Amino acid sequence: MRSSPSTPTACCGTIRCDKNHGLRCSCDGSVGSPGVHSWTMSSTPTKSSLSQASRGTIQRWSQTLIPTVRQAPSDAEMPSHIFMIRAGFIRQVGAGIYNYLPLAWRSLRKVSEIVREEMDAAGASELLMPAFQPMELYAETKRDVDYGDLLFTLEDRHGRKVALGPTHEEVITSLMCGALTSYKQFPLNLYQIQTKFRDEFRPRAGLLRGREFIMKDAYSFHLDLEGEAGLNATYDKMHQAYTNIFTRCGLDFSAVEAEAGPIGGSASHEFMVNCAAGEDTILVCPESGYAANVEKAEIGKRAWSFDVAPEGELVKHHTPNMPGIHMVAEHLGTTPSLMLKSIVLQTLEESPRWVVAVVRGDHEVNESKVRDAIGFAVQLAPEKEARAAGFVIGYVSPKTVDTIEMTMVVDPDALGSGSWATGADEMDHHVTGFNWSREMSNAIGNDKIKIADIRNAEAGDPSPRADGVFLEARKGIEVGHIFKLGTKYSEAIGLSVLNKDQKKQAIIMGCYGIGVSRTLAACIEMSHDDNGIIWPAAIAPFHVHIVVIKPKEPEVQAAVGALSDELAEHGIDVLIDDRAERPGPKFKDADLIGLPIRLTISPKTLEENGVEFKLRTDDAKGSMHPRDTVVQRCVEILSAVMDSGG
RNA sequence: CAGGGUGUAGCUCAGCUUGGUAGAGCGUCUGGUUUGGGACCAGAAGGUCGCAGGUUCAAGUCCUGUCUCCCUGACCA
Repeated sequence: MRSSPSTPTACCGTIRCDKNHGLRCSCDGSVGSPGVHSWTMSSTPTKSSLSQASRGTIQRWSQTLIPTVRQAPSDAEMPSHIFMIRAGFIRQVGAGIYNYLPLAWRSLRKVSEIVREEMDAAGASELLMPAFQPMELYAETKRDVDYGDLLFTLEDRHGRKVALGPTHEEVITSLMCGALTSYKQFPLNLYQIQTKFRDEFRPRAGLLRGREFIMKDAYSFHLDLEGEAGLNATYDKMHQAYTNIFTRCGLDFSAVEAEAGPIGGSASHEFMVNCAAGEDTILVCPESGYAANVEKAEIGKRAWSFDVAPEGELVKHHTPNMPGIHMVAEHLGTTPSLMLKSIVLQTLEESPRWVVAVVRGDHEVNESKVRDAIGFAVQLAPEKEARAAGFVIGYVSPKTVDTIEMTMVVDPDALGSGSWATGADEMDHHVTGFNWSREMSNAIGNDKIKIADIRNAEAGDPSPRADGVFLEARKGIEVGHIFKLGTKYSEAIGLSVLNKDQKKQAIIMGCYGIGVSRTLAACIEMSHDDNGIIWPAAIAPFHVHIVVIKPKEPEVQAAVGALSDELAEHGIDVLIDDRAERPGPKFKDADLIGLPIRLTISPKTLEENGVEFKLRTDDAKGSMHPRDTVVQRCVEILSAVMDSGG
């Protein structure tokens, strides 16, 4: 079993000390003496950490904090939020701020450990940077503006402005300015697992979007894109490491192509946990395996032509006070999919130029795709300026290309009909019967219109990677994101070294994030039933849940002690429910917490020399299993699911 | 940030319209009876009604302000 590489010493089942401190419980180590643990410095050291390295943890319910509740606070709506509170994993402190109680912390540590092992194996080194970051660092990269209110800021007693780190590109880049001195040091990949702070507009859904959350972030440094030491090689390694991490965590996930977002950079992938309740939409090609998020997804080749026969005259209609395309469509007796939407954009230049993007009424313009199509970054034009230039905002039609100096880009799907409804370039008026070849002959003849994929992809669009196959939509929760940053930060902060040719060269960077606490929540969203959580073994807080019926009976205590010891010897983490509760609540709580294996011991099972065995995934009530082989059974099952990444 | 909602016991909520002794269920504690899927009986503890002003003889209830938390949107690990 690959779990628990450094489990703390357990004596009587209570874990209170780290193995290296030489602390031992002064009780006799027998299991039948609950409540008499006292901790003292021992004159004889504990067994070496080596010999105990693979021993599992034994934890008694009565000696930890697992405040399960029957009714979750009305605040909680998402299953992960509800169950984490009901099962005693977390408690809320403020909006987007939570206590991680012992069960949650154990799971978080297990995720972190998997992350560490895979990152280390991929050649990265762990470090820890401060959460406090001087604001000046952000001024250099202008992210104080880009991040804006998302940045938690505070002022110290001297009036110095400080930010609580939402990520650490600035800090690590400036660190490297003083530490990276030679081209011989590349490549370098550094990571940390740390609490991050983002003043989210709207924190929600428990750990899914907190204002304070645990994140693994890694940053790599290179002189080249290609080659063994290049960014691309490390990026691929990280892609593989992430695949390993989420597989080992037992998650059902997809790696999808993504937009780089405000962090900047050239290429990026998101790792999404697949689940219907996810807030992100991804599009997948069932044939080729292509997957991308909505912002990024390409659309396959679509046939188009300006020459579609007109169906009637161009007619002007009075359409006052109709906000939204749906109302206009209704008034004109048509549907948004038979209308043209002309969005006025401008290039992000010192003296911006006009760009008009035309899509079908039911489609959404994608600014990144417009950028790719025309070669310049664009943004939605400020309404005032657009009006001043002659655009009748709300009633813009493609005909504006004849009267205003601009670049016009049209999506192929906006050409599929011979008769469109669109704006009349006149306040409070629309037209019907708009025909491209008839109305736009001047512009078409002068080659003033560009045709390109400029809209968000949707389910049902042709796949960009397989002919005749259509994209399907899936929902997911983003748990990881990797970026090729390029030189954005190194140039802004002035990170460079002399290369072999003694020339100053900016450093190429990559960055790689995993939402550790979000992963926990996403896992529960993905894997639960009406009764509670269903943990994958690898990140369950414990592997085995022992329900003790009549825990005061000496024979029962002895049997539980022996069984849990034996399980721990095999590296299995055990939670013993030794509360003086009736069986009902114990079984309910076991389902709620959702450990992979439940073992029940009672005077009855002892009589039969057995243990009741039940997997969390079993619907039945569990069945009797011979005592002498039950440990082996647990080992086999846990090994099997953890090796297969489940 | 915009729109909507909320705040009374650890949790879920009633009480507010029409001002007059602070309520219920669950949970907790004590004693007893129970003991394989959230038991039963008897008893007990627990709330400056988010906060600050105001109106009133009297405010959980009416008025003003303020804060909190939640939901819907754009952003993101």
